[in-house]
Amino acid sequence: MRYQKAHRGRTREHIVAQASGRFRRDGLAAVGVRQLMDDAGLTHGGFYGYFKSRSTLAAEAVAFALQDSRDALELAGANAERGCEFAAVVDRYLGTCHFVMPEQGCMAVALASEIGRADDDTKAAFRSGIHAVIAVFAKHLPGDGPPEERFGRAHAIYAMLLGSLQLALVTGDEARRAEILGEARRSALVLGTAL
Amino acid sequence: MRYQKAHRGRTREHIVAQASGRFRRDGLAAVGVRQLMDDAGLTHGGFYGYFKSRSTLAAEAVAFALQDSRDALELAGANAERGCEFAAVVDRYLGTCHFVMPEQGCMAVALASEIGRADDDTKAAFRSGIHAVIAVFAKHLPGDGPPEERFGRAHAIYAMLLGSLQLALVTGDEARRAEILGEARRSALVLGTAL
DNA sequence: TGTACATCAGTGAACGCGCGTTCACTGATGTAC
DNA sequence: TGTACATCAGTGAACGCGCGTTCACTGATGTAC
Repeated sequence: MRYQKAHRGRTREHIVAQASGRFRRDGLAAVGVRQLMDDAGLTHGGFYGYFKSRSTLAAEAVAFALQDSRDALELAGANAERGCEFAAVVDRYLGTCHFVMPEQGCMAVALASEIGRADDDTKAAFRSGIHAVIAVFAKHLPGDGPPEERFGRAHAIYAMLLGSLQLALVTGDEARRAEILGEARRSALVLGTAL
Repeated sequence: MRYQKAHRGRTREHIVAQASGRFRRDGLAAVGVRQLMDDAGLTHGGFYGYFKSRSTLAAEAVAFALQDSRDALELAGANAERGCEFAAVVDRYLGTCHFVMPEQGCMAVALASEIGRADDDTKAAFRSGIHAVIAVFAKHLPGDGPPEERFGRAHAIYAMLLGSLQLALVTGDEARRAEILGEARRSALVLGTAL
């Protein structure tokens, strides 16, 4: 072994991590292989030594980003005071600064409408990633209905936060954004407790 | 006048209408000028006789599509039985077949995440179009709070329907889609009456 | 009514450019002696 | 410890292609006589 055993693996993961940020910032369609490799500090030619195609990386980057979001929400729920877990998860989600650092925001906010037109692998990665994200909301939902019912309600709440963030992103006005997110938070709590 | 006075105007509107469908089907970034003109039954060269640039058309197509959605929702509200207006608007929105005919669906569902990265004119067209759409929801919202409060709540409800449709679009499974839309409907009514 | 003409909506070749992908290569690295 | 070597992570030129845009043109049309 000329290079340390982990070298290739680390480089690959680095490319995926950087790509997950770049895709969140600029969208799936608008980013080229050259840019992606540039972000990772490499040249474009090496790309196909790591990935079968551009869309293979896209699928992995989507999975990576959603795993990241899930972990952050899980942590927020675990660190919250007893009884405030659900609100803490909602606040963590809405508090992630999608406006100034979209590359650290939620992949779904950045790509939801594009994913529906992506290839099957990317769609599958998105579906399973988003399922895990919504499961965190469901887990902390107050009330004692059956799990399916809780997941369904969590799904609607998550959809609302997602849609609100997307609509807020289109607005340049800071105050208007705060209003949108405030109403999203209030409505999430209404839906969470009206189960 | 060699051509009838209205000829140019009608052709232009036809291009915009076709484009609004194509963008909803394939996204903003993925459609080229050749495709857009082909859809209108013309060749690409004529494009710049009608529009300053591709993105000028994009902005107009966004405005056109949202106006269309607004009119459809307005109609659904007007035709509903007394007391059922809000539910009728929600059902009209969720009932538009985004799955088999995305080109007739809501522009926001198809493009929400892409719009945030579009140029200012397109964003502005989207903002004002979506404001008019949400206003229809707000108008029919039960309860008697002040207008701002009703608009805020309508915004959250609309965001939920939007997000739910986007998430449903990623799922290939028909039954799962029905579940998602069912829960979205239920949650919309909860939010509508809990004002 | 028939013909010559001016208009201009629409055509399609061409431009420079960046895309995804391939491939022959380079040169830093760890190994063997 | 020093040198010659094999490996392979990473490089960058090149490919065919479709993009947005420009522009010289064509030919169907309504008008003028």
